[in-house]
Amino acid sequence: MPPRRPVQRATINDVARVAGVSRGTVSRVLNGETYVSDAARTAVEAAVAEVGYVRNAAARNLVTRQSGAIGLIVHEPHSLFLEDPNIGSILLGINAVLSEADYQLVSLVVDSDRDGARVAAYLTGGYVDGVVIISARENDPIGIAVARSGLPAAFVGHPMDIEGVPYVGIDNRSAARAVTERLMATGRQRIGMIAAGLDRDSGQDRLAGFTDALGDRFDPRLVVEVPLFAHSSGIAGMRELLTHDDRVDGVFASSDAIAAGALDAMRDVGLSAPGDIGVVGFDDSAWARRTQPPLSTVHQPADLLGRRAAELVLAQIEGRTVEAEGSFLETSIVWRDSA
Amino acid sequence: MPPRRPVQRATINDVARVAGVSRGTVSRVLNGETYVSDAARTAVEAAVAEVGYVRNAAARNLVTRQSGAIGLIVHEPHSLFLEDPNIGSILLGINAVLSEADYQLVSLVVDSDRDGARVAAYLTGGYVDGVVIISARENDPIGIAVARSGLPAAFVGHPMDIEGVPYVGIDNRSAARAVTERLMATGRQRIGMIAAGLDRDSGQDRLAGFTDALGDRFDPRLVVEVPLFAHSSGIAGMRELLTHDDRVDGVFASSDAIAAGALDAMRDVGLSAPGDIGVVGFDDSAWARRTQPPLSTVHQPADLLGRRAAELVLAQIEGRTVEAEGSFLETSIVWRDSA
DNA sequence: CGAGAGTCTGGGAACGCTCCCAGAGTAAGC
DNA sequence: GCTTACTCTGGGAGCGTTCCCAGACTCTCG
Repeated sequence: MPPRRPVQRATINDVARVAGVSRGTVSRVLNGETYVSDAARTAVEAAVAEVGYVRNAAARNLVTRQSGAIGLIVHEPHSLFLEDPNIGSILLGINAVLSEADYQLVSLVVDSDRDGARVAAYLTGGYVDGVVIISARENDPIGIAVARSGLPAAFVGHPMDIEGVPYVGIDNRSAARAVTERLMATGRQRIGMIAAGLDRDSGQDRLAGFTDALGDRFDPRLVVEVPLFAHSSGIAGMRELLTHDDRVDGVFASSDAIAAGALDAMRDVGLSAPGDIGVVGFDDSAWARRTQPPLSTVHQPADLLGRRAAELVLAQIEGRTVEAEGSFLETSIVWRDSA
Repeated sequence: MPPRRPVQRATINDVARVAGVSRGTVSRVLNGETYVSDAARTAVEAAVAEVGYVRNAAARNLVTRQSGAIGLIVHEPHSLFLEDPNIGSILLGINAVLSEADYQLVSLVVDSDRDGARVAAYLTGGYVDGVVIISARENDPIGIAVARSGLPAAFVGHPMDIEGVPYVGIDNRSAARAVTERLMATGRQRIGMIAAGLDRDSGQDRLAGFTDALGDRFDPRLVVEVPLFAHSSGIAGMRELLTHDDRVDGVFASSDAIAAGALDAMRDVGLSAPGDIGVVGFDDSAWARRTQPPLSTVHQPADLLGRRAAELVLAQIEGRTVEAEGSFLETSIVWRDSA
């Protein structure tokens, strides 16, 4: 079949000619300004419909210096993007707020350095009026580029090496401490952790909270570091933990997916939760309700995280002062059956 | 903290002044044209670095009538977007091809009618040079708007009511028939189906393939229709199926998530697969490997679907003729333990 | 009736870029 | 030497909008 090519579009001048008014009047109607007679308005609206006029975004953006779009940077390796349950909820939260304010959300997935340069150019090139960045890690070149650009921005989570950009997050450290303490309260003696994402704040803080809770009972040999917040990492992590110490009776996993993997690895060697080992996760994602037994975990308001981040960006665009640089939303522990 | 506002950006004229050349020469350097002296090129590059110049996208798009971006329409209700394992893979496939060709992918999530109008305006407003649409259903206003616009486009899947736009898909009908036949070959006598997505081609075709395979053994009472390709739908669907006929010994689910839900519903009433009931799914998603027992299912090349769709769009932009309107990629059956 | 305020319109200028033409300079070939 | 071809540069025109100013018209009120 022949290639599809966009048809020649009508311009504001075409509309003006058909409506029998001037370019200025058409523009006023299009932008809903006052001081337009009913007759002119009606004529313009009819002409717009007749010629199938759609405003040219580039021309408009050029003069208004706005694009009406907000970017969302998702900077994750493939597998994580597919597995992370929070990303979808955050995205929907952002979308809800922006939709309300008549902004368009454009998500930019970065999964290689090559993409990084392209995305940075996209951001500073005026395609977007602001940006939300999720899951930035240390030394993230895009995060740094955005921070420098002065572009209205907000982080979900708090990259430790970037200042001057507002963020929303959860208090990972307190939440991790609380969930570990409840694990201790159930009488567990040898509690291990399968820790992921140590290249970013969330991962580090969860480990720190775990360490806090155990105090002098903390044994670094019972912390297994895994690369991803993923099911496969959970399987590998649990196996490794059991080889280090087969008397482990409690495990805090950095995410529900990891916890689910840990549960599967346990089943393979004839162990079960909560009888042999108490297992807790983090996220309260869809995983948590589907494991056998269902996971005790930390609930985080992912949707709200997205909403708040979007609001922070809009506030900046509108020139409003943002109260504080960072804020943390409440988490809660969901106690199910796995511990 | 005070709002972040983009700093006043340098223009091509600033660069020209600093480099001591004309606007035209700067433009030539920026666009990598020939006929530029080494001296001029060096001076311009130095000036670009000095003033921190970034090309203004709007101005460029206005004159070139191109944006260098391709849109991806994801038109799904919330829950589906989060659960559908294929969307992520398709997205990554598209991104890989576009990244190679130096195009930027912008994903537009549509989850309400309000969004629909905004997205349609975005698409025809010149923000994107082409668009990939996944999961369009019947009477999808965005699909129709795109088809009309003449914008280079491609569908993943084949909306039945839209013509003239190329698409890539899989042969859902044949795959469904094949997987049902193998279910029959294992000796199952009363085979039911939990069918989702009957408002789109994929869902309809899977049901048709199921019907094909059973021939005159087809019993409409053993088909349960559920709203979503989701785990929760699987639970509800299986319960309903068992109330219709408790001697069912085989089930074809429209997706792995549904199959996983069905398995969970079976366990609740003391039934297991493959002993009591053979269960097969569709997608070969991450679900399939994590259920107990692992799912027999249809593997579909989601990543490749994305790549092909992206290639179709690029071909149109470059004015190349697209061989055929539609093409179908190969699927394969993965035989695991659930049937 | 005239002044002033309010309503409505047309069109010039500008946004920042690319395209393209005209022209200057240089090298090669007869 | 002159022609021809090639290399390189400057700057005018134009992309499709919005912004804004000047002016025409209408109404109200003293």
